[in-house]
Amino acid sequence: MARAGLTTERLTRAGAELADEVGFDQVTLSALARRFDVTVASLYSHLSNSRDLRTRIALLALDELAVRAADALAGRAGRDALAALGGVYRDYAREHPGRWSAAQLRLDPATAAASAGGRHAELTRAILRGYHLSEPDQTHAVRLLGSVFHGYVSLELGGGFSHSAPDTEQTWTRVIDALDALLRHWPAP
Amino acid sequence: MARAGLTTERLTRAGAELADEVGFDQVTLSALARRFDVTVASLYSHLSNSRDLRTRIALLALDELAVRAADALAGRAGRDALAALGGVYRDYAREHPGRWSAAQLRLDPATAAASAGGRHAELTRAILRGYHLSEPDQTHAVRLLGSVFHGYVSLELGGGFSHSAPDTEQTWTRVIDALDALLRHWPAP
DNA sequence: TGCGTTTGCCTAAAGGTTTTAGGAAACCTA
DNA sequence: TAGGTTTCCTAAAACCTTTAGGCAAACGCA
Repeated sequence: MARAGLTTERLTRAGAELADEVGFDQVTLSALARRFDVTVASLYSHLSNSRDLRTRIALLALDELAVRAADALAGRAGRDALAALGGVYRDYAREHPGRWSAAQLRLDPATAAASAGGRHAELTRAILRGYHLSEPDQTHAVRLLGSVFHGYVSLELGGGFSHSAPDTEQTWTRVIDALDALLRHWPAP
Repeated sequence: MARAGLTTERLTRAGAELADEVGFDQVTLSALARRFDVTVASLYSHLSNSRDLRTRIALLALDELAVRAADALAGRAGRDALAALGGVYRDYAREHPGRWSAAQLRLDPATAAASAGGRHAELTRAILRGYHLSEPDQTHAVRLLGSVFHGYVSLELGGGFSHSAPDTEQTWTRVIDALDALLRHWPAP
């Protein structure tokens, strides 16, 4: 019987596609096996279990996001950089809703430490250099920006903003304006 | 055989407790049946399926949150109200992580419209009356606050802020300060 | 209080997902 | 090309979901 050419890599990528198509929590080893026309047991040579698959998809998503973010931030600063970074998250979530969900997966500390999560914080910190905040305010601001981007994208994608004017596009630019203003006039304790 | 006294209500509440104990995505009809010492099939007299259970837990959580929020906001305004509302989300998520996850469940539009979601937006809007924002800025601000609270709580709960000083308690008060300052000096377009 | 009806919970069964164990064919390397 | 390793398979057990059909307890009404 001919080999299917399975690989942890290929399985992870296919899992990510599957997530975007049917939703991250519908990603199943069975569905993945079907996609490769292979029995489920065969997957266990490349993945230790179904949690392993989900973790790998999450790490893939975090990495893709970090790459896009680094790309988008090149040569930008200030409000421009803010809009670029937020736009990366927003666009990615719309293009790849399943991967976006995957990126929210709770990782155990060791895995999280090895993930691209730190790069995200670093990129955010890079933006803040343009706003001349010193520690610990810079860390506070990193966390605030992370919260806003994460929260906004999740709520928008989940339909939390629908059914009401004005449209989210306007809100988005105004939110960026507001963050820019806030960082330029960061309040003293 | 004696009846177990099952009710959609009781099952939903038990499901919520289960979610807090083992995680929302580990909530299963089997586990619920076990908890009541009843066969799984018996649950189908009170719940149409497992998705139904999850939806009900989500609605319960949204409602509990809205009740707590309304309570906390009574008699407060400005920064005080901001801190109170955010605190409600934060405390709820820590006390009831499973319910908090449930509250993030994507609801179909009809269910979402009948949920307590609208009350949350209304409560946020009430806070903003103290900041004298006019439409459409008020809506933008409602969405921003929703994003920050949702994002902050999710990231903090997911460990996104751990492994780094300063502690999240400090960041939290500085984030509230920042939001207060931002709303008092909301930038013109 | 007795009787019919409704309801609550049951057994049974089918179908899907996860995981492990063990075997055979394909691939690589010396 | 012989040996060892890797890849994929069959088989089987365990668990979750859902539907169908049945019996007895609880309810409602005369």
